[in-house]
Amino acid sequence: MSTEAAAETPAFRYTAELAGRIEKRWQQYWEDNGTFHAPNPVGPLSTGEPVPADKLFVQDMFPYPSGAGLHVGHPLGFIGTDVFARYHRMNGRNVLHTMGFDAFGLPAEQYAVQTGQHPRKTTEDNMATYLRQIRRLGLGHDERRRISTIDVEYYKWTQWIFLQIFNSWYDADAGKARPIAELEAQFADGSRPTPDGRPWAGLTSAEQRKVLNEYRLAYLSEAPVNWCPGLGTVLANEEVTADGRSERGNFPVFRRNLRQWMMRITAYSDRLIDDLDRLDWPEKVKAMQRNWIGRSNGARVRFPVGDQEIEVFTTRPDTLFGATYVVLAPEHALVDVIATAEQAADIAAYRRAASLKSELDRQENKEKTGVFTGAHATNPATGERIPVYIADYVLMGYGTGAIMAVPGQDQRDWDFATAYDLPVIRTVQPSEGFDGEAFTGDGPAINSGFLDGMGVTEAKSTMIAWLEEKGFGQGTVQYKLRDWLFSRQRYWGEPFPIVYDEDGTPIPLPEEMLPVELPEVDDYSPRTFEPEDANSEPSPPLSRATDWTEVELDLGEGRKKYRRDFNTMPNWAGSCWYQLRYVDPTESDRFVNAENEQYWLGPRTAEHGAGDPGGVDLYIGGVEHAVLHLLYSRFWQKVLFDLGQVSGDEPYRKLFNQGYIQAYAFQDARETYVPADEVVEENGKFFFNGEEVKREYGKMGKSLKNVVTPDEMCENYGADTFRMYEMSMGPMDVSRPWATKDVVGAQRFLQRLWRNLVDENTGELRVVEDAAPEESLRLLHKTIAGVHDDFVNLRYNTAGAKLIELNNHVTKAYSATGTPRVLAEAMVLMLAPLGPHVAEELWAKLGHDRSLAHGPFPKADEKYLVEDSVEYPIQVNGKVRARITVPAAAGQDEVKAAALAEEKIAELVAGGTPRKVIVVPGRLVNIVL
RNA sequence: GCCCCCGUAGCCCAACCGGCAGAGGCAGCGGACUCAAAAUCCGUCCAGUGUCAGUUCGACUCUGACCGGGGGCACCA
Repeated sequence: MSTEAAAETPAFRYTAELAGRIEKRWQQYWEDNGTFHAPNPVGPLSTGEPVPADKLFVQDMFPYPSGAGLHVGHPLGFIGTDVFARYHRMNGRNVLHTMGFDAFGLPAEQYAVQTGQHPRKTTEDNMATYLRQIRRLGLGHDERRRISTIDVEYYKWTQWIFLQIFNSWYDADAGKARPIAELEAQFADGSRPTPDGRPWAGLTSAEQRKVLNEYRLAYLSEAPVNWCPGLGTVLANEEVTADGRSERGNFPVFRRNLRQWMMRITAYSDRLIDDLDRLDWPEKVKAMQRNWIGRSNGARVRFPVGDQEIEVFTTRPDTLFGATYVVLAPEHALVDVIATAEQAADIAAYRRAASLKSELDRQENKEKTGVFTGAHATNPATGERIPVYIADYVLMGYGTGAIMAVPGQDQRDWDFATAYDLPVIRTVQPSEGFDGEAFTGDGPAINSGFLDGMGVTEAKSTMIAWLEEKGFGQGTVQYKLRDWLFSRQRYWGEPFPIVYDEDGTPIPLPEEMLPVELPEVDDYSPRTFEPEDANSEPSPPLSRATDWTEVELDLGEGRKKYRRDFNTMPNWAGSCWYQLRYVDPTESDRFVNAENEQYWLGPRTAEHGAGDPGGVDLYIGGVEHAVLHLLYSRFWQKVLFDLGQVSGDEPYRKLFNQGYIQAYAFQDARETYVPADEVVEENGKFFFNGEEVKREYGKMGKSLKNVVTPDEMCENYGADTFRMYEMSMGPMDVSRPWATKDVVGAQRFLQRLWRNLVDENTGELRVVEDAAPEESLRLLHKTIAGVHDDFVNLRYNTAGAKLIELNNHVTKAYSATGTPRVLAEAMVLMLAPLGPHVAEELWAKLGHDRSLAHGPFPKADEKYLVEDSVEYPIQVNGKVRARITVPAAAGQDEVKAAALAEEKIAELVAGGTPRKVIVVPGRLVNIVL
């Protein structure tokens, strides 16, 4: 661009450069005036004045401040929440919207390992970059409420919540968590017997501790865990992929017995499932949680084996008469007890082979294998002796680790029975023409004694009643959900507020000893191993900080030596409760002040109905957290609720999953990615430097050479244009491809709107005080009504389209004369949630000396929404043949008469009588001949 | 293999409870301005809704089957 050409651009045209100046100025104004400060009812963030009853808490999923910075996909949700927040703020609600950082985590630690730079330094640098980038977008955050999980003041309370959980047990009778002291009281007064029957007072304090530890919601377990040598840490089930690898880094994961912290999330299985019904969440996410918790109803049945018993779990107790053998998981404890000597060698070999198989092998190879134990069990229904096998298609970790095999009704059992030549007895009559193997459908029971003729449902309940009466078993509910593995062998996480005495008994630190700060160390890395080295032992970095791990404390027994916990909490801990801290980030006596918590997060039955669980009013984020974060967070909230610490039992009332912005990437002949912005399209083919390249569609990423950053968009178009474009690409929940060339459409719109209000050459206002004609007012009020509806329902794309439509009308009607003020002001206000900076600028130019952030927002006037006449299309046999205009007040008969009187229609009907005439009021007329 | 979501113009997307397929944007085309080009402005072309059936006076919308794309689960008894 030559300097001459630049000089021709009118001085007051809304260019990227002018937009940039306006944006910086308003960002400064908002900051200086605390425009987005949301007052709390009480405490340091209250103004002393009463707060409006009408509040709104909008939250984005906690970002992790990665070193790569943002690409244009990241802010989609952030802008979405901002538009929503701004719209509601303008409509008079007290809106809490802020953003902090989920700042503990692996990348900073890995970077620290490579460079020796402290993870805190890396993380803080990244946060600074991140804040600069989001500030440039004009997000209306209450900056006083920014928090970061690595702040000592924050993780002090994360540790405090851990102690709350540790100091609780789940009272199944009451259906809720209670303080462990209440359990201790029950033991002490004898209302609950101790495990071995001795009086409580007769136990040593170490023994008492051991007993209580069995009940705690946070407990140490020696159970098999997911050990990932490649990462040097253990992982939660949720962090392991279906093919037995780590979600992060894709390393193999092995089952190992290790002493680790667990959270008793399984105690909440039913509530976590049932309360989903009270949440305004996408069905998809609810389904994923239900599936993950995996509740199934069935029965436990005991099969006698000599003087022993094998207990199995089945969802099909109705098929008991068809159980022709029993299978134990290879690891099952009874195997050694019941197996005969002759089989011992085969069993040992099979078990060895099974233990060497990775999860992946087990899944890939679905051929059924197993070994006979030599033992026989008795089928309690038939009294028959049936063989007992071990086989690795039965998993130790689910149910009782043992099954009754009913090959007639279960395909897996059928496969095994076929391979080992075991008998098959059908107990459900297959449907007519069934030619499959196992029949899993419904049908009348056969070969089943007293069940014969019953359908599956009736047979199930009848069998359960019979089992319970005879003492062979009982109905039960089984879950897939397991307890949450809660420790990691990492440096960059929250230390546990726990020390161990000389016996290795965990002892909680008292509240006044919090926070337990992370020590400085020389080496941030856990020892990692060959990814395949299943026998390696975790060696956390904190174990080497000996002057920290070994402490002398007075915990009520005088000064004694204790050892700290070497582990840190998983990344999820900090994000389990951050909505509570956003509410009261500066409260120092409590994790959140109760009154503030109730105001922002408490249930509001008047507004949301009787079952309202409370929680954040709108929570936006990606669907990738459907099971991990969202399940953990709900669990913590419920524990805190049970303990009376918070007023609502769900953290997020309404959840919305935004779609992803995706992008095209291009590979040349050597499958190397080439810079996407230098690829040109010709006749549907793509070329880079004249060479044809292959196009693929997917993520945006550095290695794919297709990253577009919000910074360059703001630089080239301005933040308002960028926001406008992102919001108009489609509905919030749909993924779509990024197209930089389309951004100019949003820019043109803002430019036109600006030009309708401001003289591009002089900068003077081009607004007239004349009244607007009725036609314009009708369109205006229709737009206002539509835009309200769109903003409330997160349909920003259609809200934007309506504003463009109105602006196009204004351009056409008033570009010669100047825009009537009533139109100009309404347009600016309606634009404000989407393009806040330019709207503020225009609002000020229109003579207002206060920011429009708190309104007003235009209200639609009903009288312009009702039309006095309506145009009806007239269909004949479903095809539009003519149009008539009738008064809006016309009744159906009048419309019908007018339609039949219409010239073309009269011709088509031609004297005959229509079979039927359908008049849809306000819509159309259809004449059926 | 099972479950869920989505297929509308060259592209991104509208169409509310079954009622005129098009609101908006990009690209294209024509024009205005310009010595010319860019920018800007004005105008305009373009699909019958993935396919096949069904229900209906009427289907993008409801039902069934199939095709294509995306996601979740996957030896959970």
